[in-house]
Amino acid sequence: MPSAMTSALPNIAETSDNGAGCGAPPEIGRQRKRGAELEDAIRGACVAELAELGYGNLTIESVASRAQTGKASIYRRWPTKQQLVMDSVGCLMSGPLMRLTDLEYDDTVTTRDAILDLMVRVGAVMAGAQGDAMRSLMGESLRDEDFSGCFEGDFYDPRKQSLIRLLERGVARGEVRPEAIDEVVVEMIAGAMIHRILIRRQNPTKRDFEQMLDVFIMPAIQPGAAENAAVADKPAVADTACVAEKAETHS
Amino acid sequence: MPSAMTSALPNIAETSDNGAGCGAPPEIGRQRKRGAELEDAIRGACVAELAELGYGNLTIESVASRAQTGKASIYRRWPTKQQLVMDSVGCLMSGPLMRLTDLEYDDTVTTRDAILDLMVRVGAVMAGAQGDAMRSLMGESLRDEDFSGCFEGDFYDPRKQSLIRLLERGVARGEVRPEAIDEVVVEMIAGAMIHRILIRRQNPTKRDFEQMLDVFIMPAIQPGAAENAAVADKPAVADTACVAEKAETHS
DNA sequence: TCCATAAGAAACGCAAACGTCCACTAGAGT
DNA sequence: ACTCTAGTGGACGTTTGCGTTTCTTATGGA
Repeated sequence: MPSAMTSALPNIAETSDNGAGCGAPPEIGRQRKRGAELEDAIRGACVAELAELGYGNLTIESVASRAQTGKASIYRRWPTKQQLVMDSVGCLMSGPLMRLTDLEYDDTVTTRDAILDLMVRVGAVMAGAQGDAMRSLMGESLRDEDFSGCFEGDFYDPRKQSLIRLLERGVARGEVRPEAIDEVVVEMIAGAMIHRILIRRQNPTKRDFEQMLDVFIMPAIQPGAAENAAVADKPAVADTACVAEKAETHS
Repeated sequence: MPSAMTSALPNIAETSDNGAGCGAPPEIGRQRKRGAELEDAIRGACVAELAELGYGNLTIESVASRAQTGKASIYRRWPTKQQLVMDSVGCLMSGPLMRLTDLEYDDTVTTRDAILDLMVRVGAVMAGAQGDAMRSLMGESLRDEDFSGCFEGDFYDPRKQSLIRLLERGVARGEVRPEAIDEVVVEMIAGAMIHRILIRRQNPTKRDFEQMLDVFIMPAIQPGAAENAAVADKPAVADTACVAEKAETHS
């Protein structure tokens, strides 16, 4: 399990984890779940309720009902709704999404194809109920430090590191210019995906990812793009004050 | 007011509307607001509560208290919380954000600078409390058709049209290749902004916008980018099925 | 088989918010 | 000044969900 996955481009179905919980399916023949099995069921129910109802409409009662358990069993383990939700979503991030940080590719795979593969895999996870659950927390994460820490530290940063690693690999292979090891590359890639999902409410196809990558990203990061390199040396315009600061000055 | 604003690059402070409501400030010396003045105060309070508390925690009582009015006055005009919120946010979109669709630039302004100006202006609005209010509806809009219609039709589409117009202008000036009149350009630009604000919880600076534009966007859309043009002709790979469909097949 | 305890169902008291109603008053118009 | 009515503050009955408690029972381990 901790061994890295080395591959050309593996069949994408292998990495699509369908269980909402973190563990085994329920035992057959028993009326009650206990211990870890119950916790898994509760977390799975929580994620499902999040996906369907959003954070604001999720209640401990609805989670308990869905998990076919009592509220007291939930309160015995998680003192607040927020902690239940954070733990449940944390299992997502340490489960199906975390596996996507372990991908490695053999020498036959170009950097472009490796980045594309990662995009497609992350997109597949985000397209499902698990992605719905995470999206439902987006508003909360803007107002609550615990949630926002979860989003940035547990979700964004590992994905960022994966992509940075691919860029570094690309530099070593001569496919990426060294200055392209920059967070803004990650943001351009992730941003378009997020935008498609959140604002357009569509799931990007692989063809979409290819277009984004081949039209905008690869030309910008590949070696020898003379115009691009010159851009980094552009002198700062005098009017470079932070826009938000200006807007708030006038509030 | 309906006249288009023709400008070089006007002072950005002019387009920063600080009032959360849609009309005049409250009259001095009166104990009670009536009519349109009261409605403006209610809408402003609603937007402020949205920004601070989010949709889920917003109550009619809290809006009434903040607007210094009674619940009955709110219910006389808006039958549900959702309708109050949609109306209040709708005033945002027909106010400060809608003005950003009317910008025109004289011949001295390059397409790059016009796009940059638009990005900076939209970014300034999104950086404030009004942006907070809209962001708080993001989760709801994924689950509710009325909200999502609001987001896409009233927020996204006008912004898209503005950018498409700038691209068309660029084509006429020979600064943009004709195939770049494509929604994905809008998505790349808007996506990076959204990502910075939502996931990173930072407000993009003008310098950020310049980098996104000059490193990724302009090189991809300007004429004569031979690699870029060739990309559009890339044959579809056999494995082009929609990723989300595959993921759900395995659910 | 026995025992300890976690789990489930139901009930409970409480708080908050909803949506409505009522009596009084401020404000606009004549 | 008078009249009409929109607006305000408070009260009201209801609903919902929270967090807790209690009693019974299923389950795992010895």
